[in-house]
Amino acid sequence: MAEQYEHGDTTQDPRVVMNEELNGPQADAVTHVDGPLLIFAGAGSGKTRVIVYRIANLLAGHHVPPYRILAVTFTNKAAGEMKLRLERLVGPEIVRDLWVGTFHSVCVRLLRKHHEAAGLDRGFVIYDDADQRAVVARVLKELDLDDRRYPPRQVLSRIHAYKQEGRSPDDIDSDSYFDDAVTRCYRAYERHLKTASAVDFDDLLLAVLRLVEDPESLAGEDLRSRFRYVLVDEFQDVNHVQYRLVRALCQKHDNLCVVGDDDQSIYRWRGADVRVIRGFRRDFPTANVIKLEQNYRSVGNVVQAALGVIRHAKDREPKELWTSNRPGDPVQVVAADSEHDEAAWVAARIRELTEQGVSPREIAVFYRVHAQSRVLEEVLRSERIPYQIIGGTRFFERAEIKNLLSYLRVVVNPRTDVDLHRIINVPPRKIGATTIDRLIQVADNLQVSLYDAIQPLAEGAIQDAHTGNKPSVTPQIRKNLLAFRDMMEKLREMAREASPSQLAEEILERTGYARLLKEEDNAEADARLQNLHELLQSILDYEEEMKAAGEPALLTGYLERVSLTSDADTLEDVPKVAMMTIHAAKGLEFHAVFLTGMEEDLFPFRSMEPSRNDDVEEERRLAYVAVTRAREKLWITHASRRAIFGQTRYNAPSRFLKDMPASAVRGVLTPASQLMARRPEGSGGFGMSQGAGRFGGGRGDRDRSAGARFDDGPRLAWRHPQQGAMGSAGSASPPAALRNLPVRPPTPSATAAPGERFVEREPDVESDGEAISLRRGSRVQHDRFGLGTVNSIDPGPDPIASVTFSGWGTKRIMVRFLKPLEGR
DNA sequence: GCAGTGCTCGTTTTT
DNA sequence: CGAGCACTGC
Repeated sequence: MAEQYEHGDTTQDPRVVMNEELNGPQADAVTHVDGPLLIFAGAGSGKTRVIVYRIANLLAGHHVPPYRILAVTFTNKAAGEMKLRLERLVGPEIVRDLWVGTFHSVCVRLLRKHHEAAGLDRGFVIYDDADQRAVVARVLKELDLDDRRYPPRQVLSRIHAYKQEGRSPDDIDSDSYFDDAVTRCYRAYERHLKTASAVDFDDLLLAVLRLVEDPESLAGEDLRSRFRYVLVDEFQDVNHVQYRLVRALCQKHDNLCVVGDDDQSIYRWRGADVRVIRGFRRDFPTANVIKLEQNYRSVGNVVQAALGVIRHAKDREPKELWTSNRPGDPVQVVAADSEHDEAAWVAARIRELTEQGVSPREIAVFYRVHAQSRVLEEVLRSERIPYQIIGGTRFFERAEIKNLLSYLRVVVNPRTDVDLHRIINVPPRKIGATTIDRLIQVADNLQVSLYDAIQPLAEGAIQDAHTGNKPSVTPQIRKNLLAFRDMMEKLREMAREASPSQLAEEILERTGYARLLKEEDNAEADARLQNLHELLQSILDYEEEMKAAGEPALLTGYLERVSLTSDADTLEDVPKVAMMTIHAAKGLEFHAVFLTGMEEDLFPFRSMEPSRNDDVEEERRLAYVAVTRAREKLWITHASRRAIFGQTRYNAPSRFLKDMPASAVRGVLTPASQLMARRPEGSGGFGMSQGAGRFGGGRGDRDRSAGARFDDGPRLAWRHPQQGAMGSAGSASPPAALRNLPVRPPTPSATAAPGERFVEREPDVESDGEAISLRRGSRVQHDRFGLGTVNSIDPGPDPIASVTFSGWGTKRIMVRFLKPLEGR
């Protein structure tokens, strides 16, 4: 093999750059060449730089040909960024020959070479989530399964899970009726995809995996010897199939470098398995392990807050993030009254920042769930603060876009049933549900695609297998069906000559879809037309790009790209405040970050159904990810009352706040929250006068922070406005809105004795004016054991605290036997 | 065949 | 609260 590769005049020797810019572990990672390498890359530790330099080192220092190097990422964005930085380092000509891409795009590319060996049609289409659901819906009907008992979403997610584990329907031992039904669905689902010449995202990887793991296959042999160095980014996010794939791809040399951070593993719910990165050393006993622990991104206080949160995580690879950056401002923990109050506070701070000259693009607002964004949006809009929402409904998921794409896909591959189903009556051409049902019946009987069932149905030649009835159709309908098919045939013919964009325009014209929208003439139709124009433009862009690359602009190529990229609305480089979920924030960083909704039951999130046992550990890591996005300034807000999902909830501040070191954090009350706290009838017992609390003062900011301990939140939170104002004496019943919450209200007995109660995140609704807060770190007195410090509190009707007494050790004591001391 | 109404049920998301 | 969906009535 000719493994020497001449670069011509590559810019400068990367090694020169490296020595100046890399710290010790980074340099080790970069200069490592052969054998397995595991890199734990802490947040903000210069991971991308290491990856990029490492590749540059292989190229320049060891003359590895670029087409021998594979670097896989999870998102297009990560791949794009990697390419960009590589281009700057080694030049675009070389990067063009590197294999840098997502798991899926790399696999599609490999499948293009080996589609025959993989048993795939040349024009195969990729079914997205909606398409897959449609298949499941059809399968349920076919198997005569009740879609209330078997919600398509659930069934699909089970199928998905199986596929991500690499299990086929035959590998499943269904021990319940439900599982059995799911398995039958799975089998039928696979069959349908096959008849439709379609694959789902999992199939892309599975198909390659099957080839590469097949010792007999020639294609597999090609794949096994194709790459000499394999690198995987965000390795904590891989699932089993992905892991098997990369292992198989480098089984000949074990030159596998994986980079990840188990602390940032937040995608377990979609198949990622942290155990893979944790078990890497077991699978590759000779692996070098390097830890990148120096954080270059954030100021000290932010790092400390993040560390506080993640230190309490179970099962983590031991590592200690540190920074030599200055401490910066303390992280501010803001107690708001409601989500509106919270939003107003955020808007006010954003205004301050921008007035100080901070660019809006350097500011981000995070939330746990999209539902939180609406209120924030409303306030930002009314304050005329420019913002952009990242994520949410995606461009390619809009109906009109999907419709046009479905036309294009049917042109490429008429057997794609889901697409045919979507467009056969759009715009309306009098082919209604009944007719489509008949069409499906015929297709199922003949085991052919819907498209191929049109002719038999129109001819009325096929007897329904079960009833003996002719699923025939009226002459009118027959005409409609055939007209549709003829039109599609004409389009297919045209596709042989025309460019993708010409074809798309022809579709809009010929189908009357464009006219339909023009005639509707309302804002919504206008927006749809606009979107379609955008799609046309994106096709033109694609054609342009391919022309520049000297390759033919194929419709299949465009469709494939559309299927594998969704970032039509990722972070634009415009001066706008970015709003996104924390998941979407992973990998990003901002000068200033607002982390909103930091409340129990929202973050950590708790599902209404206990069936879905939530993973607090993953939520903790999510919190860690959120905090580590901030470079300079971080505000964390929580509201004592929040209307979300159609009901008002009264949530305590998040447990994660308690894990942040007091030295790095400062508590603050919003003005509205202060009002609530000062109201005589509502404040007396809130411990506001007890001096500086956990997040109070310390930095001489007087009144504002006095009593701003988030620990007070629960009581504020639990005080229903009306009830609080009345100073209810004995009723222990929480407000109606709270009854659904999985927290039990306290029994009166637990709170009877004045001055002996505590509240942590457990309610103490009726105890009114005299409640005194106990929390971790509180000093308490006990009749027998004397003075002690609270370690933790188990909430409940009769709360129990774990208290360490000097001379007695740690004891578990019912809180009502403890007397809190002034101060803390 | 289609529009309109009432119902349910809520994370997070890439490809 | 509001999206998405099933069902009903024309």
